[in-house]
Order: sequence, then C-alpha cells, then structure tokens
Amino acid sequence: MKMSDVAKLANVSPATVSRVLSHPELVSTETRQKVLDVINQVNYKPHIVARQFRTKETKIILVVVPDITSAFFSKVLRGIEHVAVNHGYQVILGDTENDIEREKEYINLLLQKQADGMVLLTARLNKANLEEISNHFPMVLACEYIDGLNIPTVSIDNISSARKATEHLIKLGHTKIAHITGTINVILSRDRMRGYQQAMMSHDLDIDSAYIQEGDFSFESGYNQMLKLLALENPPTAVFAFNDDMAMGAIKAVKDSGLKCPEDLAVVGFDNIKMSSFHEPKLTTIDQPKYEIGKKAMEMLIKLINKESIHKKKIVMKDELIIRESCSSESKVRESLEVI
Amino acid sequence: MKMSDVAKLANVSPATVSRVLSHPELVSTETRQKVLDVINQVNYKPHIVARQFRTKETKIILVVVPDITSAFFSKVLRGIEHVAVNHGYQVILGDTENDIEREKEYINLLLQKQADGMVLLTARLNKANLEEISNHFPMVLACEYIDGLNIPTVSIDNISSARKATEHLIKLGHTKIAHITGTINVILSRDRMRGYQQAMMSHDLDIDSAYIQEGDFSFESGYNQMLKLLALENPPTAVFAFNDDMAMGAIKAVKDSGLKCPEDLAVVGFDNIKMSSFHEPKLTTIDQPKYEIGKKAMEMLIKLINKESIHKKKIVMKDELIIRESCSSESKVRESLEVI
DNA sequence: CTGAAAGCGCTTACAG
DNA sequence: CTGAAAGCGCTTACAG
Repeated sequence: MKMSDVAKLANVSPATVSRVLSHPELVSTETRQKVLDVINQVNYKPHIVARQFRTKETKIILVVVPDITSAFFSKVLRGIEHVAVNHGYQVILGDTENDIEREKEYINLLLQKQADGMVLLTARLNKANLEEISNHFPMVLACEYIDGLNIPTVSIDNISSARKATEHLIKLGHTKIAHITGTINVILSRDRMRGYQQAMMSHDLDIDSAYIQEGDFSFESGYNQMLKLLALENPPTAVFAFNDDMAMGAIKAVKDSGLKCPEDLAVVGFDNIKMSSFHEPKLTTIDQPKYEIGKKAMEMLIKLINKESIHKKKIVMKDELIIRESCSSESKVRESLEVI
Repeated sequence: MKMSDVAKLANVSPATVSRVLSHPELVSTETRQKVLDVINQVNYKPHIVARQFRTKETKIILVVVPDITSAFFSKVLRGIEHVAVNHGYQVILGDTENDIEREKEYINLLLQKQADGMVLLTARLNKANLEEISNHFPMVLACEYIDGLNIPTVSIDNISSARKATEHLIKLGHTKIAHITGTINVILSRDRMRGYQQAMMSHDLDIDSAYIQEGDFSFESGYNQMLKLLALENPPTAVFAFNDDMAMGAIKAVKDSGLKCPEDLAVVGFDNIKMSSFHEPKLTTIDQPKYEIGKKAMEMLIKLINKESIHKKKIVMKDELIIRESCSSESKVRESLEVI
C-alpha cells in the first residue's frame, strides 16, 4: 500500500495525501477527513525511508555513548532524549564499549546522512578529523571534549572539580593522597589527574608516583588498583577516584583487606550517581548536573540542525562537592591505625 | 558529490560506479581501479538513504531494551551485537525505560522499514498486535516473551528456574520465604512468582500474602520492599528476589536494619550479573546464559530476514543455580535470632 | 564487462 | 485548495 493507492481510494492526488500527512493545514477540512478515513481504513503507513530520501531529513539523532551500562551516562541520556522528543526527534543509541573503531562506525552513520545530527558522549578520534566533520554536519560534544577544538561542547570544568575534590581531602589533614584515574587516553582522565596534581602541588604535597594508578572506569578496576595502593610500603590515607564506580570498588578493596572506610582510608568519588547515596559508607563525591548537560547539549544540537546561530560554543556547567560519609579527617585515620 | 559525478570523472556510467561499490566482482580490475581512484580522490561517500530506498534494505537491526542501564540486558546485547556485526548489520538501540508507549514508537520504526528486523528484549504490547506485526516483519523475542504466541523466542524457563531458586531455600530448612517480584505487568515477573508458588505449595508451605511484595527491578525497590517484609509481625527468614539488583537492595535493607545476611536472612537473586560475585555477601543466584541468549536470538533474526526456515521457533536455554554466600540454613538463622 | 533506462515512494514548486 | 510533474540518488534487469 503506497500513497498513490490511498490517493485513488480517496479520489484525490498523491500530493493531497502527502499534504494531509505533512501539512494538514494546507488541505480543506472536508478533503482532509476523506483522506484520513481512507488512511485509517487501510491502515496506511507512509514509507519513511522514501520521505527521508526526498526531504533529506531523518528526524533521527544519534547519540554515541562509551558505555551504556554506566549510571552516569544514562542520566545524561535522559536529558538528551527528553529535549529530542519534544522537538520531534527520535533518539538512537550507539554503544562503543570504549572502542574507538566503533566510534568511527557510528560517525559514519552521520556522514551517510542516516541521522540529522549527533551527540558524542565520547570523543577519542583525532582532532583534525573530528573538526572537519563538525564543519559539515551538526554535532555536539558532551562530557568528553577535545581541547582547542571549535566544536560546540557541554561539560563541567573537570580540572577544577578534581582540584576541589582533592582539596577536600587535604583540608581534612590528609597528605598521602592517591588517585585512581580513568583510562588515560581519555581527556577527562587527564583533566581530573591534572586537577589532583594541581591541588597537591599548590599545597606543597609530594605525589609518590605509585600513588597514581590507572583504572578503566569499572568497579573491578577500582578494586584492583586500590589493592595495589594498599600493598605499598607507604600506603596512602586517602584516595580520589575518577568516578563513583571505581570509588566503590576501592572501598570494597579496603573492606576486603580488613580495613574500614572512612576510618582507615578516606575516599572521594566523582559523578554522584544514584548508588553513591545508597552505598556503605555513603560516598563523598562531585556532583555533575547530568540531566542538564544532556539537555543543554541537545538544545544546542537542534539549533545547529536548524542553522540558528549559537552565541556560546562552549558551555561549562556547575559542579558541586557533596560531602557524605566516605571521608574522615587524617587525624582519625592516624588514631585508628595506632589502635592496630 | 553524487555517484553520477564520480562516474563522469572516471569516464564510466553510474551503473559501473554502483557495481564497484556493491558488486566489485562484476567489474574488470582495470575499470574498478580507475573508479576507486576517483572515489578516494574526491572522498565520495554513497548516499545510504538513497541506497536503502532503492534496495529496501537498511542493514540495521533495532534492539529494544526495557532498561539500558541494566547489567543483565547489556550482556544479552553483547551477544546480539557480535552476531549482527559478523553478518554486516549495524545495531541501534531503543531504550524504553520500561515505558510501553516507547516500545510502540520503536516498533513503528520497524513498520516504517527503518530497520531490517528487530529483537525485542521487552514485549509488553498486546498479543494480537504483536503477532500481526511479526507475521509481516522479521522479529524475535528474547528474555521476555508472550504466551501462546507464534513468534520466535529465546529465553530460559523462568518458572522452573524460580522454582529451583525457591527450593534451594526450602532445602536449607526455610519455611517462611518471601518473594520480591518484578513489576507484575511483565510476564517474567508472573512466571518467577509462579515458580516460587509452585515450590512453596509442593512442599506444603503457606504463603503469607504479605510475603509477596512487588518491586520494579531496581535496587531501591528491593531495599524498600525488604524493609516492609522486615516490619512484618512475623517476618520471613528468607527471600527470593526477582533479580540480583533487588536482591542486593534487599540485603542493604537487612544490613541497615542491624541484621546480617545470611545469618539473619537468606537471599537468593536471579541473573548472575557480574556484581553479584563482588557483593558482600556474594550472591546465591540463578545464572542465565545472557550472552548466548543474545547470540541465538540474533542468529534466528538473520535467518528470518533471509527467509530461511527455522526449525525451532522457541528456544529454551539452560539456567544454573549458583550457590555462593547469601543463604545459610534456617537453623542458623534461628540460632542467630535467639542470641538477640 | 559495460551502459541506458526505468523506477523505488515520497514531496514540493508551480500553475491554476 | 488541489493536481500534474519533476526529481531526490541510487540499483539492477536488460541488452549488447
């Protein structure tokens, strides 16, 4: 059943059927009703690919995520989705599983016009390439970004957030502070590490090079890296983890080693995912405005698609340090260790 | 830049360019090279939507998931993805967030031919509707299914698995066994509840109606429902939870109530997600072959798309009870309670 | 092995 | 307000 068949049944031209579907206000009430009746009667569904081909619009937004199972990204996703749906766009998801090749494949979908635009929640491809693409296709970066690139971006200031997290530990009296990073090929990992280093240096604290351990964002890697830190001859009294998942993994390692958090080891996370307030102990962490990041990113993308101008190409959202239970002061740590 | 432009530059017809791209073996080596040179030189990318429109194929598989953040579904997804990619299909994801309306929207993508086929990891629409669709479009159900429907399906036998889980508790001497269900509009919730009831009844055990509490698959709901169960005048000594997430939530509630798992309360989960072996205590649970379910489902879908015949429309995969630490025998529970 | 031509199912500028 | 007609960019059956 195609449009011309519907047209025949309704005694109108295909053009009229098309108008009833896409611009009903251009058709008289009478004709419109006649056509709609036929459409319902035969349960006609327009062939969307034909429409897309004709109009050069897909009404689809592709969102590329490094890991769909992450509680952090799924919140960002919600923000994107809500705005998209409000503007008549459908969201489809590309999960890269942190694989740069799959990132490429999804970007190809955009190049081949299978989506009207794209939000990248991961940006690990080379700079020149990405900038080139963004010059020709609507694209915005959220969370991850690429330095010195003229692509619209929404994120927090990861360096200053990480500095703030680390300084919280320093204020509590800790001096032996370790950092579990994300995979270091990701810019956010390098940013948060830099923030950590800035805080340490500006307080004249040494960073034992063994105090920096590279994780891969997962609970397990937080666990494993923490075990390494605890095995050190001179173990840290506090740890700042790249994200809450690894922070919780680290705490698990602390517990499994017969130690206690925060009494024996203070831990700060990052992201403020839902679980962090259920966890034992409740996590001290940096809150990112996840939903709002997604929302803003999608709003920018829609402007790009509509070729409206964007006054601000880079949006930096506000973070917040959430103090809960996973950090106590260094003196307490000392006491606790002395008891042992 | 379109195909005809490339053709001109290479001094061939558009048909030849098309063949170089889609059926290179039909073109002489010489001509092929000439065309490829031009393609590379001008960086020509075929317009995929035009191709899709012409061939009626999208090479896209739509997978509809009730909750992308679930560790269980993401494993199934991996199985689907790997098979899909091996057969030249791209996978896009539709996340319904357990919303039946969004399930409909994604199914519409299929009806409108924006995907060659679809794997539904959630099937909550009405029966007749779904059967009708599956008669005209390649579709397979995985995990969730609909009873009495002739749609290809891959799943475990949820009833018998749930019975097995409950019987494990019974064998340990428990008689006061509660069940935290999933949302009851989902068939899997009803199946696992039935398995629970079968086990209880076949051992002549009463089911206090307050022992059945409806959760919504989330950690939080497991937590909240467990709190209700513990508040009962005659609380259970064991709980079978619909999934591992709720089982962990339940255990958290036990701990927060000053009790211990398994000493004061035995808990069995379902799914055997990764976290269940990291959890404290390690979860006793039912293992589903998640990756294999996805794999099998996708293999069936590809056969459907290619109009090959399928000998078995329903595939029932094997489950396994994994015994770990979260259940001890009822006698121990009794002792522990007597101490209090 | 290659080309000319038809056609996939819509939408829209144009004319009336 | 409505219709006739062109055309979006490919692919493929057919002919040579």
